[in-house]
Amino acid sequence: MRNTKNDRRSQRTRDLLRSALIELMLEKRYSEITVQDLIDRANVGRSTFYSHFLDKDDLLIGGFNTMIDALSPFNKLQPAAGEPLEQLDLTPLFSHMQEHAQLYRALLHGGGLDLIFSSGQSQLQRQIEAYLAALAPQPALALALIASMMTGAIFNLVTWWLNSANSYTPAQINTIYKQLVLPGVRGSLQL
Amino acid sequence: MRNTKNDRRSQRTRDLLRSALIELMLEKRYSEITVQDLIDRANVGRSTFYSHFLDKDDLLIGGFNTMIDALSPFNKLQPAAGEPLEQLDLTPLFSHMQEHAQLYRALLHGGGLDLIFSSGQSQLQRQIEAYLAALAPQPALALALIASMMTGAIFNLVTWWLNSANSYTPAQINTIYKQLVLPGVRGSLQL
DNA sequence: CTCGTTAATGAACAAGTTGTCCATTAACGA
DNA sequence: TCGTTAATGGACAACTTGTTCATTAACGAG
Repeated sequence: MRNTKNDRRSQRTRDLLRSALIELMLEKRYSEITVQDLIDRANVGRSTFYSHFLDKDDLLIGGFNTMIDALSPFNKLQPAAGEPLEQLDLTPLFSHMQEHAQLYRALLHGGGLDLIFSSGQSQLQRQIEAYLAALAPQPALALALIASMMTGAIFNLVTWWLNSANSYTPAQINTIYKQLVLPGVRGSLQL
Repeated sequence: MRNTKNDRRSQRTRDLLRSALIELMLEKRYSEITVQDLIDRANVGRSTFYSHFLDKDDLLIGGFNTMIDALSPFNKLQPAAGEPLEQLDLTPLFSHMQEHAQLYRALLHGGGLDLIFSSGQSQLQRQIEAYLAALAPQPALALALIASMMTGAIFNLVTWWLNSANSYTPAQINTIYKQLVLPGVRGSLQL
């Protein structure tokens, strides 16, 4: 049995195309990048591109999903019973983003976030909502709303972090996040 | 002296194209909409489109800037000296968004937010940052960061609001926003 | 190392899109 | 009323997209 995905040639092609996309997104907006640009930059045949990906969006989403998957240990987010809200630790998430800062920076610079919002952010949002549900029996506001706000704050915090001098560690970003967001959340959860 | 912009024909064409864009954004993603779609829907000649707008993005941004301009009374956001943080009132902003819910819903549904982020959000963010600067002599965190977080929260709150049953009034949304966001902000401003 | 399998290639393709140009027509408003 | 100005539509070259196919070359199981 031959494993298609493990073929060195396939991996090489995929890597070349993903790198090309990141490179190009640092140079111009995602919407302005054409398949032609990608295959030129990756030095890959046109038909090769289409045998790996459906289109440009598929390449972007696929590359991002790879990252998301790498984040699966983050599923340990769920709190123990009676655990205080302060226990929330997003450090693994921020560490992951720091490791792949190049990709996230490209996303922030080149746009293409609309596509990610539908997969990435909503997934994170669901996890946070589940976390809150486990803690709060009687929330004063809809959990979906609070989770949405918390996710948005993560997103904007990371934007600021990656665009600034980047001198903060993931643990520090985690502290800042909690300092800025948790007081309001605690009140709304009526803990 | 003839005023080009006031010519009924020009206004009619612009209105038709803007409406067509909103309609189409409720049907499919912004990136999938072509100039051809727009002029078909608006029933307008191809060359007419290009005599009014540079391209598709120009139409989107232009339409949005019109909204932003309508928001200029919001510039009274600046606080009086010594005014407490609780005085912050974003009700006019939320009212405006409710009035133009159709446009904002189209934006949320169809994507195209990347383009707006660069003009709309950054403007709001600057106003909030100036507001904070007038209040906080010794902030514990960079004001840009706090303002970014606050803007992101507004954005996500509105997303939730416009997608939900929409039963809340702008004043209620303003209250929810303050309840959720201000506690963390107050701590970080060291008031 | 061998050899059957499988990916990459590149060229060609129709169909669609983009932005521009221009002569003609018709609506506007001073 | 009449000169000005916007809309029209057709035509245009340049480019993009996604597909097909015969050919070449890299791969890896045995």
